[in-house]
Amino acid sequence: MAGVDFERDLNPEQRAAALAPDGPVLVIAAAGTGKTRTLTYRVAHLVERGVDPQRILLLTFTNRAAREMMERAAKLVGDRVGGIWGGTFHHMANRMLRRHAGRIGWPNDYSILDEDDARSIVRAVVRDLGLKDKMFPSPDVLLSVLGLAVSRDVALEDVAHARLADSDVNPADVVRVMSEYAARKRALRAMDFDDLLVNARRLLRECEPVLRDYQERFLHVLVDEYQDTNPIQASLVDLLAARHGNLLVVGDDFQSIYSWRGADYRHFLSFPERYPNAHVFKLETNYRSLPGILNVANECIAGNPHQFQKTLRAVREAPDRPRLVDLPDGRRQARYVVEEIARLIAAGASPRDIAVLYRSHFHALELQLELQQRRIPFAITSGVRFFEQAHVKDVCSVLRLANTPTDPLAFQRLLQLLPRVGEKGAARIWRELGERFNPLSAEENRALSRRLPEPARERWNRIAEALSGAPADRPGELAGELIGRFCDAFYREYVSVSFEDAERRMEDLQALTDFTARYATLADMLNEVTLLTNVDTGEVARRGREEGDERVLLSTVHQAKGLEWRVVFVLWMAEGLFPSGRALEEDPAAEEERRLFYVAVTRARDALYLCAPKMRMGRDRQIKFYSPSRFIVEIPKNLLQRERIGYVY
DNA sequence: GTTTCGGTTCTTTTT
DNA sequence: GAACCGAAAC
Repeated sequence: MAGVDFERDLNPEQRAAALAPDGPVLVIAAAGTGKTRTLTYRVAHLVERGVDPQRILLLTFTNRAAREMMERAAKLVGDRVGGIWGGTFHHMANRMLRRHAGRIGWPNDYSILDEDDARSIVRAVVRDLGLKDKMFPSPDVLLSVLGLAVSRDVALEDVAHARLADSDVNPADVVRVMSEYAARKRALRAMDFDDLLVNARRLLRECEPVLRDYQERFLHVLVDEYQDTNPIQASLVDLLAARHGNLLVVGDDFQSIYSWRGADYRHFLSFPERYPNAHVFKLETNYRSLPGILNVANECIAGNPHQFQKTLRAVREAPDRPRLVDLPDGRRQARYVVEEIARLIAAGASPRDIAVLYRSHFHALELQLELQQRRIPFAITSGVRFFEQAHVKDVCSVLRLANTPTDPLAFQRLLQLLPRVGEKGAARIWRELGERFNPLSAEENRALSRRLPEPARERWNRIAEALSGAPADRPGELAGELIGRFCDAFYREYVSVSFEDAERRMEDLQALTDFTARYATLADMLNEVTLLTNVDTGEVARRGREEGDERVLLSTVHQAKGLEWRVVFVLWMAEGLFPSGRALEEDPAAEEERRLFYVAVTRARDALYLCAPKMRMGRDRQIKFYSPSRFIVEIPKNLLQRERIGYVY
């Protein structure tokens, strides 16, 4: 091995952090200062020093971030890094629980509920407990109350009380719903996202030998985006690092944007108090953005007190200032952005160098239409995750059932695709079959067929026949085969009569088939599918792959975290939209929204456009007027280049 | 009693 | 565009 050249590849700030001595380390890394690079070199340094990669734990915000870091580290020190445990907190928790769930009284083959599943279960609980009422909180609200209680580590009653104070909802009813929800999850052998974290922590707390094992194993624990960890995640980290004490956390309190999910950047701020012997490093030299952009970033975040003071120092030079674009409405905004993108592309820019960011998914609707019309290729990190789309879940339920014949949710979902079979019927048949069903068994298929209503029977027989021919002896091909057979026998037809955009959905299923080929077995794939984000699955979700990577990206600011582009547009810089009106109710000073804006601004390398339309057609075709976002009003005028578009009538 | 269908309502951020 | 509700259809 040639050895890694830390002198050449890192600046002094980065080098100090990457080569930090053992023990607790806090790296305060402002946006664009080479945080990922530093973390990657830290990993390389550890491996080069002889640390067995299997004894390194690397926790990141998306699975893709972990993979990228490991790939880059592999270039430096070779393939050994493949042994590192890397991924999200949920990913790690899942990995531990698949092994040891038995220790806390759970089966190892539990399934993972996505948000949609969780919502339906809660809805059913509310109905069955007779609490259904216009004035009773919706499943969404109930789940967010529960989620906040769990992730902030406080009693459900207290959160329910605080959150529902101005309604006459009895917090005790909320507690009843939630304990019934927990009971049903148990019966379904299913955990939701929070359960993964909670149960992993329970495992470590209650199971001394397991805890000791992992503590011994993880010689080094590295955590990225530490400012967005919630109390459970922080305590998991503390537990795992307690034995060796080699805990390195990296983050930026300015970029903390997940408090609504229980994250608390004060964990980050208080790290030196909790680990008094911690070494603290600051990265402030920004390599990413032109100074005009950084001025705007520094200026906007100055509105937030109580944070580690950092000022981004630019190394790049250029006279250009970010543009503030005044527009009359959303249509003109869409047209302006598309024209500007077309101009950039004509001038030689690649579409993949361009991103359009916004606060909420629906802010991008008009732009999507306009891009389509102008035939500019774009990808969108839509609100619905790839693996949460109805058609993908339908097909995955076949795979799940083939893998785990005791999976009640998969069975009931699959059955409800058949005519004249609904919620009740599916549940009844599941009970009658003894709460298990293997779609690959001819005998069990006959038993099922007998219980189906007439119109469903014929279709099921076709499905059963197709599935039974799948090559059970070649696990690598099984998933792809099952998908193909299921589509041919039934699902293609179902999609074409059920969905308007049938063609697009079938393309997704092709992408799903390709995706399964990455995994050695069905079980391996199903194991992590629910935990993959859209950022993780970017390659899967990409539709009509003929244009390859040459696409403009449309994304929420949240999903753009950690990424960067040459040119960034930010849409709807209007009071009530960005900052969002809902967020302002909770936090009138808009501190978190301001950090979100800071994240948006610092994604841009060369050019930044802030678009501020004046009005919007709301519901019921009423025109609503908006004043410009406080975030742009606060910026000194001379830092922006102002443009007015579309006022010449 | 269940399932299906059609009309109406409302859009924050995500593992 | 999907989630919810009430009414019609099985």
